[in-house]
Amino acid sequence: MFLLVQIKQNAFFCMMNENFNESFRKKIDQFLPSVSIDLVVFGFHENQLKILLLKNKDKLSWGLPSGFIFLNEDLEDAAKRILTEKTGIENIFLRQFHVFGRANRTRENNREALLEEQLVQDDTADEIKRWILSRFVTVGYYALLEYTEVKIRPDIFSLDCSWHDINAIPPVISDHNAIIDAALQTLRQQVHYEPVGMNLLPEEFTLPELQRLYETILGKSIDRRNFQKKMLSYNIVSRLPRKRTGGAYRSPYLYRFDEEHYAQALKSGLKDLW
Amino acid sequence: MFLLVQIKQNAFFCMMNENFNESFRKKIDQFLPSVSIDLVVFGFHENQLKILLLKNKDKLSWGLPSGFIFLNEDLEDAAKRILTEKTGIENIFLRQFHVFGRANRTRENNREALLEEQLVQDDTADEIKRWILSRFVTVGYYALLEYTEVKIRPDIFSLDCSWHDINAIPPVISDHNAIIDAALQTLRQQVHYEPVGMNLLPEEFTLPELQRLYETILGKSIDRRNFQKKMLSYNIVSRLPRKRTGGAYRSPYLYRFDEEHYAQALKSGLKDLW
DNA sequence: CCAAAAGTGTTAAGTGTACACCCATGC
DNA sequence: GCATGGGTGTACACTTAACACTTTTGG
Repeated sequence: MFLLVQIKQNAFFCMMNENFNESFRKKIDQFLPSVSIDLVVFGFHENQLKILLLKNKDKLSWGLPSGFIFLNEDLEDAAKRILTEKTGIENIFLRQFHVFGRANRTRENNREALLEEQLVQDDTADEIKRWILSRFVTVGYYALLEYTEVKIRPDIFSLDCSWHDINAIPPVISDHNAIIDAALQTLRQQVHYEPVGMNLLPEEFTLPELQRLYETILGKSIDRRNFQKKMLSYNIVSRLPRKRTGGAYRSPYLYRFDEEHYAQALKSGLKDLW
Repeated sequence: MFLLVQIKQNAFFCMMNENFNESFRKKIDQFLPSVSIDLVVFGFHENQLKILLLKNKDKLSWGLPSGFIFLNEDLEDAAKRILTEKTGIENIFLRQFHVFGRANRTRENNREALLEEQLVQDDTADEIKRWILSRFVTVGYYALLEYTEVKIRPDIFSLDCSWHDINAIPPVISDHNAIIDAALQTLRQQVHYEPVGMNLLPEEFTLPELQRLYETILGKSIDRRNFQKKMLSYNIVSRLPRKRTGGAYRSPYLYRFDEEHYAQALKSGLKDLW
């Protein structure tokens, strides 16, 4: 029911091959202790809002893409790096939305997966064990990206990576459900203040497509005529010479965002837009 | 020009007395590494929005109240504890608003003050030096509290603690200016969704007072008649039998918030209220 | 009794909302 | 040619925004 996409692996999951101990121990010293990053990556496809989840092929639970911060790396740069490693996309729209800092997050996050994988065995160095089992505060970032831009990568480490409809999230590890919920709530609140449309839709799109994006995010239906009237009144989209052809029925006009006007309008918010 | 209030010291500033090394070394092991908390404490007094700042009496730069997280302590609990330690107030309204994670925050935050204080000298244990000079990601919380409820405490460690008008913030250390700005911006955005009025005003207040609070936070003036009409239409305040007496001129009616209706109304937002 | 702030109601302009018809396209 | 979705305009209701006079109070 959901599309499977194999993508490039990141540093974290590189730990899953043989020279795990050595390569990871080297990394530990370069990572900022106690802090991790979790990413909620939104995409829009076939009128559905989706998020990216990862899991090992032989496991049941999925998890959010996540990773650690290098000692000399800005938090936001780390989030960007992790996302680029996983999706191959550069210049991603990213926003920090919350820090999850419950004291008993220890053992409850991605590291759980590692333990299940028996990657932390008796012969694992104490230093690594301590790292993996220590408490982590995780910073949640959400990302918006064009569904079609995700590059398909070879499946190096038997890792599944796939899009999941936000209305059909499978079982996920740890507190990732809460993180996903918080990201969604934030997205709903910020939809009038952030360039959501521009980042989730391809460069050229139709007004019905844009309307469905809003309807999906806000979870309500909008009158077609009123949507167009209001959206056009903001002067943030410009109609292109011609239409989207190929579909059935009457062909809709194509539009693209006028980045300057869009940015300007977002400053004061499009809040009267439902 | 601003009111000086001496308040209780917290764990962090306890480091400033003689047995600094011993007591602090003990604490280091109980703290979560790499993570700190900074608090932007808002109060409202004499029609001015103010924030709490601390500084040593013989220093020039002020700083936000801040502290660390115990290993077994939830992030939010730590923020509450730190604030209670500093103001003596319990049950404080607190909201996380942003994480500041630039890589070169090292040496740029409160620890700067310690260095200036020559508290980290050559004879200071390496362990402590490393801790103090290491990189910290700081989680920003803002708090709303009734100006009059801040208890005045004895000045144990020669520390100034005072309210500052947000339009006249003195020089502050490190990136605290950016943190204050971000808090203000967040407050402005959330004023329609959080019980700002109830937490910044005393239990009983007048509509002109409430209006001035909104005007101050939003930075714009509002028509008196329209404000009252709209505010009353929400049914979130109820008029008390009588008026605020003692001031000059006509006495305004007193009101108090109807907590139930207030909470209900905030869920959907008071966004039509300017 | 005067100055300053507080209380109140009405109206015009603008905006949201509801709604119906025609057009284009593929089958 | 027909079913389906896309494009457009208008009327009504409601909300916002502008505005002036009277009342209260302390000095």
